Amino acid sequence: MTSSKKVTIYDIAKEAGISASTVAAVMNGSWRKRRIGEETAKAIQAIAASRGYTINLQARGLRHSRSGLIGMIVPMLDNRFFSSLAQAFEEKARALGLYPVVVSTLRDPQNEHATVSALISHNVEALLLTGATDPDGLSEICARAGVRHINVDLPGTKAPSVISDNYNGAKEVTEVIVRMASSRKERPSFYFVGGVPDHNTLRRIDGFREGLRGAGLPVLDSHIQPSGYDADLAESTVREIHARLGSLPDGLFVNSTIAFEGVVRFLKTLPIDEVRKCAIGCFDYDPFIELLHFPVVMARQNVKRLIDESSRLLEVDNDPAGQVMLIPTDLVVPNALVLASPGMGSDDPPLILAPSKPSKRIGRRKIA
Amino acid sequence: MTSSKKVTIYDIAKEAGISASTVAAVMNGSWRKRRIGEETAKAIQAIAASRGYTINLQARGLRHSRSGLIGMIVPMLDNRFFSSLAQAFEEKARALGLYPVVVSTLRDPQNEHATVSALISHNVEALLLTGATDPDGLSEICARAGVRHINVDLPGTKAPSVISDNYNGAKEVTEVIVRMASSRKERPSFYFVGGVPDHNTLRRIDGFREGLRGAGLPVLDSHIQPSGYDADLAESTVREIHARLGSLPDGLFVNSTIAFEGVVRFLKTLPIDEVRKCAIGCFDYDPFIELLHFPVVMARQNVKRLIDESSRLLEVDNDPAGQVMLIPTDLVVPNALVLASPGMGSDDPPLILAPSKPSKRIGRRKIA
DNA sequence: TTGAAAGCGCTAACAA
DNA sequence: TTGTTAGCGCTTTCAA
Repeated sequence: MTSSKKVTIYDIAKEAGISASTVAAVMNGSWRKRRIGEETAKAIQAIAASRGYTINLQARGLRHSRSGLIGMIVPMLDNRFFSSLAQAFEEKARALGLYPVVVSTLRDPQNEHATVSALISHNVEALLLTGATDPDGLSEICARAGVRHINVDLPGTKAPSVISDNYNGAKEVTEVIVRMASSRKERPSFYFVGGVPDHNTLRRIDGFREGLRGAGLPVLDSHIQPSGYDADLAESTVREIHARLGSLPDGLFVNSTIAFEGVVRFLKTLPIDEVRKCAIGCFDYDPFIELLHFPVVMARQNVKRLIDESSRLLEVDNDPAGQVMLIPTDLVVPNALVLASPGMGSDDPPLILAPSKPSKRIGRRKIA
Repeated sequence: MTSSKKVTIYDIAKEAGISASTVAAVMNGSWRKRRIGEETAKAIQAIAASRGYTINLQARGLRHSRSGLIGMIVPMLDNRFFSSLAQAFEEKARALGLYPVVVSTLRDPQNEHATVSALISHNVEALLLTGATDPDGLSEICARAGVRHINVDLPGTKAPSVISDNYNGAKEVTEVIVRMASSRKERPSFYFVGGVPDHNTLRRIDGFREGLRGAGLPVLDSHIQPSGYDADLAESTVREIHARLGSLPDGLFVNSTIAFEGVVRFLKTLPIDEVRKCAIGCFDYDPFIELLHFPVVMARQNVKRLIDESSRLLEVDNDPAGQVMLIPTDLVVPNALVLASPGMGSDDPPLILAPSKPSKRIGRRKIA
């Protein structure tokens, strides 16, 4: 509206016939304690409002050597888990009086480095490194710049890490699907599908194995197929398993909702009765998965606590680098199963599923 | 590692026994054309690397009066549509050589104002205002600061707007569900559920009405219930409709995936055969909705084009403010229906659904 | 109660 | 080929 150039304190000072430092004090709220006259302040505020003044935070940041920004990198934004993390991060940042900047890196190490450097160049005051493929490399960069940072979701060794308890989450899911399958068959066999063999997937595989072992079931390496975080790959993996066995396995552990999407695409091609004979679990949560026509047991990550603990660790100074904090997941068991217990799954669940009360969420144990 | 204080060009200049401006030229890549010696440059780069120098973009931005930032506000991040927009925006921003800053406002007008002001204070070079509740108020703020901006998803009158073609998207979905329902019943009756009566929902209602009218069906105001963007409300709305009618309506148009979640929760309490007698459509898309055990027709918003066109409009100068650009949606029709045509839905779809080829996506018409 | 002045780190003439 | 210098807009002593 006014000029295209931005209004500065000098413009206002000139118009008010007063010095720039006085204007500055009024504009940043420090004028009371600088004992600037009530009317002077009012006048300046009026001019500022009429000219549409906005403070230049780059200048202020330069002067202060602090930006008021807090950064977060995530592999991608268009993902239920990471976007929830981002949302929780934003709210936390604001509560801390900081301005959140969230950027995605597409799981590309180069991109991660460039993004972290860029964020540091913008003088962020702290950094959350989420799902980084090279957390320690990034820690290096941050350390040189003296920037506080926390690894989230995937751990590193050079900074504190806050991650989900993948092991126990996977174990719990496995235990439930084992019970489901065991009620149908003497020695059921299970498959693990999806994910890349990073830290999280490896821990989940460990949990899966332990869940089977605890039930006295054998664990076959050939049944563990981390075919990637990709729906198409998961789909063809399950299709192949089905082709090989001539039917679905007795139980299936799907590692991530994105892989689950592919799995469901294949399952839809099968008669519903066959699908319901397979006990299915999924690491991570999607509300629509609860609403499918067959029951799925899920381990839901606790996004809010991941962020809360990260922010807490940012505050404290004296954390031994490399500390890993595990946040328990919530076990989500479909109503159909809850209602059918005890003796879970002793019958095929009814085609008319349970009333629409929310699914049961169990498991709160803190393993830190 | 080194000191906690950040390394500046002066530190490097001192260590190299050379002037700061030379260091600056080397650090920002302009040294070739400033004809700085190859070995000088090499030496400086070596020192910079060893000391972990990172350029201070606040200082550079202050000097240039430009920040290299581009901002976007969204109602929330943890939403499939908005997070996809954010992801597409990021990629576009980088392609433009700008650094993306995405912030959520939780559909709160105050928050929107504060956030836009904050972004302007950080000297963003352009702004995408997504789903703003008060686009024109925000335009005002931007205009005063001389900041280019575009309304996305919800239109305003003081800046160009790029939004989905809600009217035609809704009309197309309605037409398909009308055909489905008409094959079962002479004069089917339809309900519209979910959303708040903002511009988008109103246009979708118009499209819904037109879809019915085109088939010679009556349009009853009492059948249109924009019960909010909330799963629980949508659930109880549909439950009430069901209770009142003693059955599901012949067709149901659900306005948003979040409302759809609530609707499915209720539908799960019904026998599958009853659900399959209801022709169901949904504005907007979720991959898991495609995978439910009953067919759903969806209008999928074209996130990429929304962003592409927004960025294009940011470039050009001479756009009459208030121009609204409509981006067509893609009609997503489940395979079960595609395979059953012609005479869509003439029989109840088979319980074993179609093979896992991706659903058909039709509708590309550009209505600008 | 207010003003003058130095400087945050970087850039870009202009000098040398 | 390199150095000097004057700011970008703001904050903050110190002086008036």
